[in-house]
Amino acid sequence: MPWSILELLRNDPDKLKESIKKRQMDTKIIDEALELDNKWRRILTEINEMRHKHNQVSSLIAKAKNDEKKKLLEEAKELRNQLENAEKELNEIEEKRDKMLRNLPNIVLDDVPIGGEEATVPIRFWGKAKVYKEYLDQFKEQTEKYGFKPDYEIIDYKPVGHADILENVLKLGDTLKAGEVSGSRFYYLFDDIVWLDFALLLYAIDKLTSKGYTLVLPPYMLRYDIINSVIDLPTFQDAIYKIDNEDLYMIATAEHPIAALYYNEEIYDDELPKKYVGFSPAFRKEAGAGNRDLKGIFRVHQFHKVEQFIYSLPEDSKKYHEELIKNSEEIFQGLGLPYRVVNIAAGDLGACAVKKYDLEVWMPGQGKYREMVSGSNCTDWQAYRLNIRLIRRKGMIRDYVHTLNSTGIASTRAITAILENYQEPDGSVLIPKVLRKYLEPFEKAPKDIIMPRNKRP
RNA sequence: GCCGCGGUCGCCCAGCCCGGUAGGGCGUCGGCCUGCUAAGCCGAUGGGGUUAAUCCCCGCGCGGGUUCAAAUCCCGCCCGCGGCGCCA
Repeated sequence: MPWSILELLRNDPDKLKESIKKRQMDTKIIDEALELDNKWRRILTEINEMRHKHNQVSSLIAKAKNDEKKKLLEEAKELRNQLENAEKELNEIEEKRDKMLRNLPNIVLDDVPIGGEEATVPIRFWGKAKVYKEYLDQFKEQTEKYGFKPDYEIIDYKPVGHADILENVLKLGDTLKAGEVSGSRFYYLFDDIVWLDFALLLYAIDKLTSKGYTLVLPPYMLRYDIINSVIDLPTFQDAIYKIDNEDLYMIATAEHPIAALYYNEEIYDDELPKKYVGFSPAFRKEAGAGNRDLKGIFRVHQFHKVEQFIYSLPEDSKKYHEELIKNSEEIFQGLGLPYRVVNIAAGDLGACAVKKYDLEVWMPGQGKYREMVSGSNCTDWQAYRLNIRLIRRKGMIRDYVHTLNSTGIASTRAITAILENYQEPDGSVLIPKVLRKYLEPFEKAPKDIIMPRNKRP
């Protein structure tokens, strides 16, 4: 059964190298990988011959008698001794080889921009951005520079940043107390903001389930072998919390447990695609983030997330990657938040992805587009590691499925976007109309507007 | 957490006590046959290496051990079922 990366490594290593170069990684890992794989194959062949001999002798022993038996026993023992050493070597190389294979990043699709973070390009814009007059230049830097002319309106007051409005104007969040009891990047949220959190999640769940996605509430912790199969090492180190004294790790998104839903299983081609919308909390260490976004709830250790996930036929994964980002866009269009979609540059791609779209919402308080959604096509990278096979009925051909994911809503981030985009000059915050349906049933939930502390009864 | 039973090819099960090439049924795929029905017959249906054909190795929840040889015996772990305890 072919894993695309191994196949490329053996048949067209130069192509694999090109891909590695695009990721701004050293191509010598390919040479090393190739050498290791060749060595493994060579030794395996030798050992198989020795095993064969040993098996032959061994099977004769059962029928042999007396002297003949004694002789064969000696012979078998001798072969066994030789094998022991050879197998030791094989095991070492095999372990190295498997580790090496698992560390290889996915290839990069041709339409991914080449370069580092700066090479990431917007591919489309939507909505009318509210641009504070002094941010006009930087708005143009993020739009017209790339040849786009999205709609905008100039506002002449400076919107309060999401952190300030949450904590000081609305007074509906407390990151100081949370910092005291849990540490930085934790938060308490109260009343209207909590309702908003739930409404956003329900809205995304409603939208995606009506498109036929299966709703799933997955486990929030996974074993090491599983979570390690779904993410790359840097992600693991930067994001994942471990439960002490247990082989359990907190998920950073529902993508992880949903990808594991078919761990070690076979899926027939006529069952695909399988589409899921998962809800879960997301736990993230943010170890690599340094001091970035320390204020407020933009970058936190814990938030709620609705996630889209698709298992698809290999030939369909590109199509479904587009579908996923379109779904995310529909969600943000419904919320009336102006955004752009960017095609992430190769140097910034995670090892699992062949291509990644981010959806970034314009933040009037910061004068920047900020990431709200991230959607990756992982092709067979996760499926190979999780051993999720595809069986094509015609001819009973075996292959690996492709997996794809994209954010639906990440609660805290969407809240920051609403706080800045729906802010009125008096500090109140309007609620996107599309959420009303999910607030209506609750007596105490806000319906149209969240009032600042000093105007609340 | 404790006691008992169990985990074998996509699914169900045999083999385990008594160590010697992993078998049946169902499903699926392909072929054959038949003027007849969800029929019958034959074959294929885990992973890997290798060749001109082929052949070989590995695989019985996971990891060790004993042995020339382990699904089978021994040890540890994981999961499931039943019972007891505890508890939202």
